[in-house]
Amino acid sequence: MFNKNVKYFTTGEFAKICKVNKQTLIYYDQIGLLSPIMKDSKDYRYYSIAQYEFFSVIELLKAVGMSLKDIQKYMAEKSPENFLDLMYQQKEIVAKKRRELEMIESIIDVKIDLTEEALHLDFDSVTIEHLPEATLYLSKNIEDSTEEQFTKAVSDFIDELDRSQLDTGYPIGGITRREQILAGNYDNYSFLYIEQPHPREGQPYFEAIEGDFIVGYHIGTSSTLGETYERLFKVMREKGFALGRYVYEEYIYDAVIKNREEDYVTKIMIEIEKGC
Amino acid sequence: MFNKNVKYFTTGEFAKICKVNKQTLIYYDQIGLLSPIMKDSKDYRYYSIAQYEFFSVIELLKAVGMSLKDIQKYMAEKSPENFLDLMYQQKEIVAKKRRELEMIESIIDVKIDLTEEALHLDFDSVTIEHLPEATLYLSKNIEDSTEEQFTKAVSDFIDELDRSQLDTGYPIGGITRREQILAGNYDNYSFLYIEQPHPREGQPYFEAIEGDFIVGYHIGTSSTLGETYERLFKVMREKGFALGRYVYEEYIYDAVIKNREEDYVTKIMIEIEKGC
DNA sequence: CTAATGTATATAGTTACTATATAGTCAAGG
DNA sequence: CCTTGACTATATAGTAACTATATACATTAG
Repeated sequence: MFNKNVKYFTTGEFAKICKVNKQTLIYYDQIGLLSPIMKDSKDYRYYSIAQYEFFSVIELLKAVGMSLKDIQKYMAEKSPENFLDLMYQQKEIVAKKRRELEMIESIIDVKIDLTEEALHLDFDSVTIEHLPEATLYLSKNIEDSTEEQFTKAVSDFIDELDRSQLDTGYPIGGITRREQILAGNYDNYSFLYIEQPHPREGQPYFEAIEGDFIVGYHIGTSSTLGETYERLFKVMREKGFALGRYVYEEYIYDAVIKNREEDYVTKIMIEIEKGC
Repeated sequence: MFNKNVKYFTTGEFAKICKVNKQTLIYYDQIGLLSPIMKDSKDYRYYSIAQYEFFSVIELLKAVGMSLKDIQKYMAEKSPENFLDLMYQQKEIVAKKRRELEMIESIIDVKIDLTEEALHLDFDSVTIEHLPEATLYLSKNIEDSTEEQFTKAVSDFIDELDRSQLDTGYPIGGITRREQILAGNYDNYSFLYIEQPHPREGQPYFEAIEGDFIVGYHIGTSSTLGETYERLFKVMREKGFALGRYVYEEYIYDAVIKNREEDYVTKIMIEIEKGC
């Protein structure tokens, strides 16, 4: 609708309309992506307002992540059919990106909730809590695995979280079986887990937990984990509870939030059997 | 939960877990963003599985658009409070990006619809159509404006579309008043417009149109626009219709889809008054 | 024991700008 | 007419975040 194509814009004026750096237009001219409609004897560039539409499509395609080269390639063989193809392709790509951002948004929300909660925690406290039903995604069984096997299992688990979009922002935790705990083996996990607040149908390896727990916190590296367990067991015995089937461990503060390993905080949830 | 921190990964192994190029890890080491937990006498790098958590937060922050420098700055002064602040900031940024992508998605949908429609059009046809109510966002009045003023108005209009997120993907059209058309001035627009399929409350300059139109198409530059108008007027007279208040023009194919100006297609909608 | 594969460093290339240095151009005021 | 300030141009270098390549040394599998 720009028949009044008479007035030309200098590079600076056109840059202002397009809201980009003047150098960017010169660069686009150099690579042949968008050249001014006219150059005068002094090599001054002159753009027409009609070229703005062209520019704004470049911006659109850039915004969906196309490289200038690919944009240029399309521009070289323009046709309604090619444009339509391009738009259908980009529609999918943009939808995928949007879904990724939505996932990131929910991960951020989880991180905020967890950190807010952590800030109000008393890490010296030992409490008895009834934990509501929660769905966990479990790794395969890793009890008594060699370092090699453990490492492999962890990296497989991480791969699976990636592949199946199961990274919810919750920390990765470890589940230890009652028998290992009784034997004093606090680092012989049976499973790794990650909480799934919105579990999806058809996924295997999900398990719903619910029950009574002694909840306490361990500050520092795993070398002193035994002392913390002793502290928790003492409370358990005092209250007359027996050790349940599993113990759950997860980081509250880790390398992401604390610089020194001695400041890491681990949450320990010991399943208990009341009054028996 | 990675107490079994015994097995170390070489750069290549760790790169596979992180799903990045080995060189990227070397680069992160060089800039001090993520250095291996250990280097041996041969300067071989060794990473622990615990460093993956660190890496994955870097990935998250990168995904929301943070620069490595800013990530590094945060990592230098880690604390629960700083982490929380960061997450709150990023939450907003990500939400904004998501909304931008949603806008792009709807623009792409509009472009697809318009192009699909255009592919099935017969540009030689002249039809009489009742156009349903549609909301248009109008520029300020630009009738009888100088080139200078016209240019300014166009760039103001574009600015406003940007600022108020009114770019719906529909083409920018021009509205010409009946009197100008009768005088043979086909390029003296009174307003520019852009269709708003989902108009928002509280925006000024919106106008709902609805009525009977003669719809035809002009192929080529504006220099031959007169001939096309004559063709349309002939049909109008034959059918015994009178020229209504306004004529609407918009591009069907422009520089975005066609290379040569002679292939551009303009849709012309002439408002008519039936049987009077 | 060799070949293949792995590691390291150093350096150059990539994309899409962005900044800077130098020189020429233009319009307004004195 | 001249100067001043704001513009234009080109050429070159810098930037971020990798990525690729060349060269040399190390490890491992057959």
